[in-house]
Amino acid sequence: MEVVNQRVALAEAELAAWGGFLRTHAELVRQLDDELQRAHKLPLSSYDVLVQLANAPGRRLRMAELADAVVLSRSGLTRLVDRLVEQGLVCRSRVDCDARGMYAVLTDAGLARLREASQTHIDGVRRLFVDRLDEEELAALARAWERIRGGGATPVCDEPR
Amino acid sequence: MEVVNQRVALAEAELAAWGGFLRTHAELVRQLDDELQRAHKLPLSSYDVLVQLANAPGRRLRMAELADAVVLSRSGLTRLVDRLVEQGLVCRSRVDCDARGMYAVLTDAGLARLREASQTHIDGVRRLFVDRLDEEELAALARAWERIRGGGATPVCDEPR
DNA sequence: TAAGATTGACTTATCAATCTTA
DNA sequence: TAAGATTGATAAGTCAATCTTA
Repeated sequence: MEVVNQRVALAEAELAAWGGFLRTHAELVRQLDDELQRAHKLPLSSYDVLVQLANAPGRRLRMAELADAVVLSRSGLTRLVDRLVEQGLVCRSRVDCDARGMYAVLTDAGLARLREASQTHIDGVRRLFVDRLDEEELAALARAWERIRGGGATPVCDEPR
Repeated sequence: MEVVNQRVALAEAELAAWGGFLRTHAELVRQLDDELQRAHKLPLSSYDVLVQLANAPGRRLRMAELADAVVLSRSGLTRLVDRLVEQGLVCRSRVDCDARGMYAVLTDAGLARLREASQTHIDGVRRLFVDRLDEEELAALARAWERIRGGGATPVCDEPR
């Protein structure tokens, strides 16, 4: 294979890694979201928020932190939290030291709901992902994510506006 | 580590593999979509459709096949193709042998647009993904996807012919 | 009756603008 | 003036129902 070619197309091995990543993600997430919705009427995006809050000190997180944690825009998170508040799974609380800030706080009902749903979700993750890989492969994936995300976040600023 | 624990929570190594998978995907896709939109006003979802068509025989695919290829619902694909038709990048064509069926066909303009955009996109995939991993790691990922999704499925290609 | 594709109603996420406090 | 969060307008995807042909 000519080096020249490499400038344009991805090599086959690269494509297998990248394309498989995209497809696998799309299919797994679709399946897991489906299972969660059917069994608990809880979308994966909501589940994700509940998990983040459950793992945070005081069961609470600032809106901006939470948005980063679940990889959602600020406004997207505001809307998602609105819905969770309506359902009684989360409540909002002012930040003492900064009157501009808001916490999203997991309620007892939210924690209970999370506990119900987590069995379904974790079973799904096991069945579709974890159990199909051996220890070595799991470690290899973790290392890959570390290299991709850990090694210097590369902000982009070289595009024409 | 107690076996009992395994029934509920994921082990740390499992969580690193799974959680990293989700976060990495979300961040990369967001970044790549952004680059494509800024540089070419082309969402990643549209790009993906154009790629699938470019790699298909006769530059065309049945609606249902295309929906599967890009992991979108049937109706979602109908809408996406509507938009691409409006932009002149794709056109629809009846299936000869079955009057119910429709092809989505890549137009010359669509192919040209794809070629423009592919440089940006492939550079991005290299910079954010491929170049951060070595050959071994890429192969490990490909193997993992293979084990997770099993044998048969449409390969994702990345390059217009 | 079923298969292939589309449409209607609705949900969810985003950007840009706005409001409030630092 | 900027930072944190929310809101208005809008884009994009989903399910369920529908239309057309097999």
